Amino acid sequence: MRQVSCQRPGWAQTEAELYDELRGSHKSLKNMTVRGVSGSADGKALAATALAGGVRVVEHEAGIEALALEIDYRAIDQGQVLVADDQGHAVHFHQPIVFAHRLGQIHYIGKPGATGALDAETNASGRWHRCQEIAHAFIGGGGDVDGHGSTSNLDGVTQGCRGPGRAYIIMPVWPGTPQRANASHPSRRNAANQQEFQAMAVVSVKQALSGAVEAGDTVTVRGWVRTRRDSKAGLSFVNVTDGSCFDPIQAVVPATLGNYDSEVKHLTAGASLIVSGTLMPSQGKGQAFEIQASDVVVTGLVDDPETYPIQPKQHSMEFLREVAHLRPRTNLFGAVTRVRHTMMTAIHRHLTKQGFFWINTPIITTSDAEGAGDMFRLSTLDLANLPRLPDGKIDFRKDFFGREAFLTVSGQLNVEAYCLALSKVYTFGPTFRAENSNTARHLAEFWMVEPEIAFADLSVNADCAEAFLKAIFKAILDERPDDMAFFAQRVQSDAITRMEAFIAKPFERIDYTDAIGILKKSGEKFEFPVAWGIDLQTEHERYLAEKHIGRPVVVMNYPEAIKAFYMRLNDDEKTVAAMDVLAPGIGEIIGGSQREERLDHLDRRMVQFGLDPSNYGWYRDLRRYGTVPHAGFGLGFERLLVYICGLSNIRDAIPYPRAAGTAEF
RNA sequence: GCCCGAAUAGCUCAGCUGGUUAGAGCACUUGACUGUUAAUCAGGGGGUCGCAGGUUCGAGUCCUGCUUCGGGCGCCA
Repeated sequence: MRQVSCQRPGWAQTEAELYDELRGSHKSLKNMTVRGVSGSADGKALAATALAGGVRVVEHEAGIEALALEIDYRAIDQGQVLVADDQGHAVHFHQPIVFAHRLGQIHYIGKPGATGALDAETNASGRWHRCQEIAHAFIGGGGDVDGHGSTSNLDGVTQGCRGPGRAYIIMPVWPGTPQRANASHPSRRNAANQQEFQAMAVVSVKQALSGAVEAGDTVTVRGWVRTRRDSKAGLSFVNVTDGSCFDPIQAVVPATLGNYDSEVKHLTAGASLIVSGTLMPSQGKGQAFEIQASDVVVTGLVDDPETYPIQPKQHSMEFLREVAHLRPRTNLFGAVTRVRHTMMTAIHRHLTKQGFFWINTPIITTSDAEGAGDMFRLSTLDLANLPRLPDGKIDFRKDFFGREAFLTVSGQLNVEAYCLALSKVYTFGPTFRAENSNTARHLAEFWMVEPEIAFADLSVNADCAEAFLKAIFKAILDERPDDMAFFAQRVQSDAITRMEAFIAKPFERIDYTDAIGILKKSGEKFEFPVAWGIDLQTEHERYLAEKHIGRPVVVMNYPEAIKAFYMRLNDDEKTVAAMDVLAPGIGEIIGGSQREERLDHLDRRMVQFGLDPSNYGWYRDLRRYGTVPHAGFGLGFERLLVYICGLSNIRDAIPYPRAAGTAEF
């Protein structure tokens, strides 16, 4: 029996078509782990044939009228699974039921639009519950079978399964279905008699190394080769990584394996494989556990090992940027990626705990002056044939939105509206700037977090920013010690200690006016002269945070002329309630302000900055209807990630960097 | 956008004031050796010196233009 995903909907294929499809898919099938439970003599035969057909069945159970297969979720075409016998005869299951298993949860993925019928049919026969039991039995207890999930789960679950993940297909086997009729096929019976199946749990490298799996257990790990070392003692050592943690796991592959000379000896950096064997305490130094391999399935060799870009050595960051699709396979980018994820989740977790709601402000905006730089225009107009107004200007009424549209440069104005309803909110998403900035600190597409708090002044805002940064650092230190140790060892030696120092003490707070005084008295020679009214340059910020104070500092109350229109004018009428958090080694990491909640002041500042208040109707409404003091700040996500990881270029902090002149991949 | 620098093997680099057949380490491959740790040792293959033009008896090397990349500054997060 072979199993394939069917790209075409429906089941009305001729046997010839199906056979072609099966043969066409054979390559990928060979690379697939299938974990099956087959019931009855017939089902057992099916499972055995599956093995013969190149699809590995690693578990089966007798006496169950159902067949369960585990395949890589990517092979599933949303619940449409074809099973065929070794003659290419289609085995039709009325409806396969697909479970996705992740983090101990089993979710039901139905076939879109057909779940109702499925439930009714399977329930009526009682087999549905049997399927659930099987799922429990071989996925391992503790799982929660949601048997009545709706198709609305589908997207969420499949999305959640991108990355290491498993999907289970539980298929009721009805009496009289073709595969029963074919089950007496001689080849099947033979295969069934010849094969012994052993239970093997697919685990991540992280699970295998962390003690989540007991020594002596039989496990399967799947991943990519880092290095291979051969020993004439009759073994090869293959370091395998699957990205789940920093360390690779060492597989000890004995030369006695059938494919040792033909495949194992040809494994090079980057090759993909599935290793099954016994998890054992390592006899060698350098790792606590290793896998004594009893089976190695090579799923993909490296086409031309000599030109495979990722070698077990240090590469330049510039070179790795040119192979952005392969750089996540390096130690460094694996670590950056995991830290990035942890940082993302830590932000959501911290703010959620503080009572904030995540507001998904729009990416497309029609306000043409959000006050934060050049914007990317978004249009569906034919550039070669633009509609014109009588005066020759472009007629944007003919454009998609009926007016000019852009990609957002900030979610702040939009999130303020939700702040003045839900009190504590934040926006966190991609942000776009079309500035021609050619530096290591700028991206055209980056992520920004912008919390906004109602009934808050600048002081509360600063408190919030401080707690926010500390929570992120703490989460990284707690949750990514392996990756941080690597950064400290290979990238920046104080990567860990400076974060610990950051957390240890309260931030200093000074007024802008005092900061100017400090800079003037410093005796330092600055490239940009210091005077009240100037915006602080990077050199000034670094002096304050690194030399004068030696820890993070919040500079508050800047001259009104150099800050944005929405910032609240202080009583002195010379300064606004703006703040910048400056940190040693980074400079400005957070910028924020108390917002101008008084309509007359806001209007005045808009005019002062050359903005037409009539273009900000909805924003002004917020000051007309139940205005309150509120404040917020923004954090450039990648900039903080650069700092945490000790990177020198922001293009290495995002998977596929977009910057002026750069948008490959 | 402004200023500066770089481009030599799959990768990281050396190649002096122009001069025979352009080198090394890693990677790959072959062999030796080994419960190895980016293993070690020995042999081998691998290059239109970014592209186009120019100066010269002769250009990887000097000049001009272009392309790409990097560093600094500005704008900013």
